[in-house]
Amino acid sequence: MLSVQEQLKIIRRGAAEVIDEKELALQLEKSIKTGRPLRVKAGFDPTAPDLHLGHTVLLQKMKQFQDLGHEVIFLIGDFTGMIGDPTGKSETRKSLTPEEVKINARTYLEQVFKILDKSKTTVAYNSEWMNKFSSVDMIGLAARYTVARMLERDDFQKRMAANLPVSIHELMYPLIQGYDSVALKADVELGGTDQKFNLLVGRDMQRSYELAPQTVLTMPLLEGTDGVQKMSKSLGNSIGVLDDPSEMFGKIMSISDELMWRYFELLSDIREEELGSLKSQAKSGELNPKNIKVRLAKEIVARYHSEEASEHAAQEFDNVFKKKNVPDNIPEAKTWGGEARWICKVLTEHALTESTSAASRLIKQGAVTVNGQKVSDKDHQLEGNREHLIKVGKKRFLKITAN
RNA sequence: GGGGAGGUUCCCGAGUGGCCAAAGGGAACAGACUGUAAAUCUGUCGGCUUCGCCUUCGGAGGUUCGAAUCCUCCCCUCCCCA
Repeated sequence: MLSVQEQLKIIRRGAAEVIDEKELALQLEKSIKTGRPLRVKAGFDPTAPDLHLGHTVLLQKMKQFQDLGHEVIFLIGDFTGMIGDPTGKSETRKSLTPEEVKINARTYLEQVFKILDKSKTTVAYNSEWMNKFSSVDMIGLAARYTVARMLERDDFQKRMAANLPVSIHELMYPLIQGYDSVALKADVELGGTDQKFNLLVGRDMQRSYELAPQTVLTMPLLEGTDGVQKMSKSLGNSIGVLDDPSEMFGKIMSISDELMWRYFELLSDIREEELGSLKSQAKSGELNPKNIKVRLAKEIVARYHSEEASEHAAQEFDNVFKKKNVPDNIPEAKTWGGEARWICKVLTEHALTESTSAASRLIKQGAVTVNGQKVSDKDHQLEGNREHLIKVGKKRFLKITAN
């Protein structure tokens, strides 16, 4: 086992905040002395069935704890998921049904073990203890915190200031999350910076139940591809761990030059000195930012797929967007028969466009080509029983095969 | 329980009888440019074989030649008072 200082260095890396670092050092010291690993908890709402790079920031930190020999508890908030975490939301979340929660949790776990070591991970569900909670228990829990303290919370403040609704059940969320730490006797809890309030309630709850308060470690939130809001599937700015290599590569290439550095810091394994040198080379114009971004994209794609897949995605990207060629794998459809058909209808049927109206607009904008020829007439007819290679915009393709 | 404000197209948000498929911004998409699906500029942004027609402004009715706009009831949210 590594020394306290060595462990602290690893734990601190990339973290936004550690509350409290001195306590953590004492915990580590005790752990080394007794040989008992720390119980490290991180909770996840089973709301997003698809894991994205934003989640991996936290998961990688959990992996580091595992590698240090500590016990990592992956807590699935199947009970709290039915409430919906009010964190960072400007409106009440809609509650999930038990069935939805169950399906989401399963897909979640499958993906998590791409990062975490399955054999070293304890998986827990908070319904295990929460379903046994009686109404009396619940009231007892609620009695341990005050309305004023709960309303200090930024999200609630903002919503109330904006005259938006805050439901009473949302006030229960932090209490229950805090109680999870009591039930699990957590020594450390990890979460995003947006979780700080909830994590701190955990400390209060543990004290209230006469347990030693957990150490709280927060990780920065990764911005989505828009560079503004945090990565989230529902905002449509996420890069999924399960995205196929080309898509993942392309999405990373689409982030702004500025955001690229943030991704390097939070996602890449690059050494700090090297990152510094890349930055200065970009600034001096020695290196083209595009090529630096390619490097980032390659690294990340390789992590979730393979070196070969990553290399191939990079080539494909150049091929399609630089040389404007057709990618390798494009959707194919069979021709429909002999008669000629209206192109807008065909595009819509094959989901290249949302509607015939949209299709005819795109044609007007010069975005549609058939066999390399730009289509300029929105009433254009496609001949039947012939092969057509249709391109809409830069990235939508369809090959219609002849019989 | 009493009083007041509000619910508009993916989101925010104008619009208070026809000039409204509905301003403006954001997102998205397209074109140009480029170093990329960065940045920037320009354009598009309900549907329909489409110079016309159809469906939208919380829900259901009603008034009117004509309603997002007026009336009635209902649902939902917020604020103040109790």
